[in-house]
This record gives sequence, structure tokens and C-alpha cells, in this order.
Amino acid sequence: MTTCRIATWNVNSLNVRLPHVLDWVAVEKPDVLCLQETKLEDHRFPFEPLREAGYHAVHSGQKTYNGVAILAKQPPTGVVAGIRGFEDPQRRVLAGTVGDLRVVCAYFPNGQAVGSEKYEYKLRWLAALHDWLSEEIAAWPRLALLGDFNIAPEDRDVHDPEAWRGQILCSEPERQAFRSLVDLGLQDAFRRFEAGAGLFSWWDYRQAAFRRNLGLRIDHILLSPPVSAACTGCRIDTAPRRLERPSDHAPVVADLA
DNA sequence: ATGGCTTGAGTGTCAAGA
Repeated sequence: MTTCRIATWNVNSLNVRLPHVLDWVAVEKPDVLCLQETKLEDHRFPFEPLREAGYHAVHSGQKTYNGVAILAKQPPTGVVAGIRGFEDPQRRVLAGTVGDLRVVCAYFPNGQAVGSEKYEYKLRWLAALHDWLSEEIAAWPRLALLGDFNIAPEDRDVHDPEAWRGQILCSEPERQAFRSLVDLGLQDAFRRFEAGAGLFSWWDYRQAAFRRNLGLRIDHILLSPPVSAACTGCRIDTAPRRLERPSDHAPVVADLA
């Protein structure tokens, strides 16, 4: 393919959000769309309507929580679920090759609160992801990591940095883990094009947070060097967040030459 | 104000998200 559009979207239940997804892919026509929080077992995944919309899909899901999918115009090959060597019943990672691009779709743990058991799990998960990805990049130099990272990398990614300082999604160990991924050579596609503050991918359902733009930038697209070099743009599409009964996350889109 | 919405489970009310 001469140009390629890749995207990521935490849909917060694909059961509820399938109409939004179908409408969105009809307009934006991504070649690859990574989904998080499908909250579906594999046998309930809506393969048929997505096929009719022109997408092959692979899914690693479970009841109620988590669940990740890769939709692609070309059928993904070499599909692997999970982080190799990290036993985890939570369905958070799915990788596959689309064309000449290795795509890793990830739903990072939330962590609940700094110091909690879930936070410790998040840090262990982040370390395992880092070590696995270092091998993946060696095997596939053209790699994209897309997903809900549940990390706001810097203060400019937070509506109220002082209120969030040291809190979950913003703590220094989480931000260090994000930088460790960048140190593997993975570039934050959005920040190649946008330096400003106040640009977010998630807004709380409560307190009219979206209308007031009280959000965080926690959904990201990280690109290995040859892919980053070919990236011509990256944006957050806030249009679906304005719809009736929206996901609390907006899609992030990157275009590759 | 540890609240404020939303979803899935399951049919009363809680866990979890971020």
C-alpha cells in the first residue's frame, strides 16, 4: 500500500459502541484499527458486521473486562496474544502483521491507586511489556505500538498537572516506564506534530469533563524509527466523543506515507 | 465531598474504570 492509516480506540464495550465504530470506519477508513476494552468473549465478537464493513478482525477477549482487537483491511498474520513469558489471565495484548507493519495493540492496566496491588501489577506488566517489545522490535524493525496506555507521559498531557501530580496515570514510575518504551526507539507519533498542552484523548464521564476539556492524553501511537520517519501526521479525533452515549476515549489516528 | 457517570453482571447492587 502506498499510504496507510492506523488508529487506536478504547471503545469501553464494543457491544455498546459497535454502531459508533462502524460509522467511524466508514468516514475515516483506517487500514488498521486497534480496539481496547471490547469486554466480550471471542465467540460474541461481531465479526460479521465488521466483515461487511470491509475489515478482517482478530480478537483476544474475555467476559466483562479488558479485551483487545485488531481490525484491518488486509488479514493480519502471525497473530499472537499476550506478552510472551508473562502469564496473565487478563486479555490486554494482541499483535499481528498487516502488510509490512508489525502491529501491537495494548490495553495497559489502570493501576487504580499508587501503592495498591493493582499498581504493583501495572509496574510488573510495564516491565514485561518493555522486555518483550525490545525483542519484537529486533524481529520486526517496522513496528507500531497502539493503545490505551493509561499513562499521561508529561504535565502538558494533563488538564490540571498539580492536582494529578504523583497520582495514578501520572506517577513518576509510570512516566519512567513510558520513557523506557521511547528509549527502545519508539516515538510518540502525536508529539512529532503537536507540542501544545490541553490536547487529550480521555475525559471523565462525570462533571461535564468533556465539555470543559478536563481530560488526559493517555491513548498513544508509538512508532519504531523507520515507521516514524514515514509518519505524515497524527491527530486525536474528538468527533465520536460528542455523540450520544460515547466512549470516554477518543480515537487517535496516524498516517504513514 | 473518595462523591460525581458508565458498563456488565444480573434483577439488587456492586466492582471497575481513570
